[in-house]
Amino acid sequence: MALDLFNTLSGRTEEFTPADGKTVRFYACGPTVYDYGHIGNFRTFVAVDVLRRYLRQSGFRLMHVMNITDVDDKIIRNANQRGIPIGDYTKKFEAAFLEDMKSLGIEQPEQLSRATEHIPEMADFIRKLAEKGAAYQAEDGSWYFRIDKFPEYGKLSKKDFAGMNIGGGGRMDADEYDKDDARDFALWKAPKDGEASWDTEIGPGRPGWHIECSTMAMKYLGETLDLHAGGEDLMFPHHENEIAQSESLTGKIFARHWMHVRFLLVEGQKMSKSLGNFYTLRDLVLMGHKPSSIRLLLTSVPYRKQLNFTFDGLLQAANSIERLRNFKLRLETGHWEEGENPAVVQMVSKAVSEMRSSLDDDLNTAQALAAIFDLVRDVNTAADRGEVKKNNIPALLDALNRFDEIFAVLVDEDAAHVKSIVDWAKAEGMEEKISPETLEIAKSAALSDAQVEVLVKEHSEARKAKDFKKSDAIRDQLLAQGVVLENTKDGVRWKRK
RNA sequence: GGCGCGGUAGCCAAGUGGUAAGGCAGAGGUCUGCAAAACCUUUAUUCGGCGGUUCGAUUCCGCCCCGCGCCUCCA
Repeated sequence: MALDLFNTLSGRTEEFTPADGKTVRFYACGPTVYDYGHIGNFRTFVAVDVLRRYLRQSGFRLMHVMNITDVDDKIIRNANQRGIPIGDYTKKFEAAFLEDMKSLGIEQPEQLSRATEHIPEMADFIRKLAEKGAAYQAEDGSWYFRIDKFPEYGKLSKKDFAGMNIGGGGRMDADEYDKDDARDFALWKAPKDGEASWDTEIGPGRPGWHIECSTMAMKYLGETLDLHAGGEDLMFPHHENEIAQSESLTGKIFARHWMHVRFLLVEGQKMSKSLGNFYTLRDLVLMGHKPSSIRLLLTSVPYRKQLNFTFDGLLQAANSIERLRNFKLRLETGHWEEGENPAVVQMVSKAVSEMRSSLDDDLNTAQALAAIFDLVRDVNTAADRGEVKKNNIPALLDALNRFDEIFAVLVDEDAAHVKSIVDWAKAEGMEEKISPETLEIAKSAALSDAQVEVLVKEHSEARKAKDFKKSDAIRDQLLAQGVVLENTKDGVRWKRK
């Protein structure tokens, strides 16, 4: 079995393997750190996270590079408004972004690379392009890429530019009036008053948008990447331009495989500030939603399908996670008879192989999820009949672990993450935005697992001694701190609210 | 206008030329010192509409209706 992935470049689903058979060298377009990340951003990053997690589970090593775009028009504008250097401005949002990634269980790539830390490399890249005749400098000092020199332009987004007069309608940027061809794009922007600028071998100024990705991707991954990923909007012009400049420079294929994640809808409509359905991760957490619910909702629809992100869906995801976590708790805390039931062994291997074959099919996360829920139901039924035995448990937990290596929602770290967002909101003077539900979730962050375990043990002992007054008191005390204690026929167990 | 995607039960959704996964909600039941919870069962004669191909279509083709995306440095 192998991973079949849709490749935007070929327009087909193809078996994906790294060129060297061992290490997947890939690049994913990261955030422009001018504001807090919104759920649309995170759909893409979660999708890439699922890919990287699955590749690793499939035995590959990973070399994953993600850029942090820390210089662009919006950043310059916003930093200027505040009268601070762009570095001071972006630092805050970069940190917030990385924290949000952690909340959502998105692993950090092996290499994060900031645009502003690769200025000389970019200048060098542009100089070499100029030497090959693929770049030229305009009168104001800006550099442009000469599309004319790259006949394959449009091969990724399947656009045919022959005879087209792009920008002929008069929509050309005012400050790009001296391009030779309307399709040519900026590699380097000449300095302007009040804008960050660097002195380089090709003159002063700042990088255009596309050059950073080509430069940094090649620096860390070599001239040909195994895969390049990003949101669907980046296909054109961003990725098309990356291909043009990179392949013009090296004469080699820039990326063998391209993956694009589809945009999501919010309550059935495109997310936009004007529609009032624009949400950052932090907005949702402050409204009382757990990061794990958000992650599950984001992964529950395959990455190439439009995902309708709704509040009802968020509730549904939260309940689904409850079911999965309860199942795991049942396995961990239940009393099981000695022995091993081959029927259960069978269920486990079926679930794991179905999960994997679903993911092999262009990362069909919806189907993979179904395989796990089938296991949950079948094993619960068997357990109710006393047909799950002690020696079945390790394999069951291992299967759940395999599942969670990809989906990352079973280990409950919501309280701590929500707590830190609550703290952030307070520090930003946004107390009134914190919902009571959010505070409820954050509460239990004050108690460590070990602290809870001690109280749970006391409760159980009191209960065994039929000292219900004491046991109930402990249960109430825990509840007040955001921990739910339950006595079931399989034993006592607890979880965070 | 060009290119592309989708319309499946109350909601979210997978899928296939051979008769509809999974989740949530709802309904019924089991268990329980109390509390809470958990678990099980059940829920589409039907896959936007109309034609066509076929022994057979939700799945293929045509037309229509509806929603959405890209073509503007928005993931």
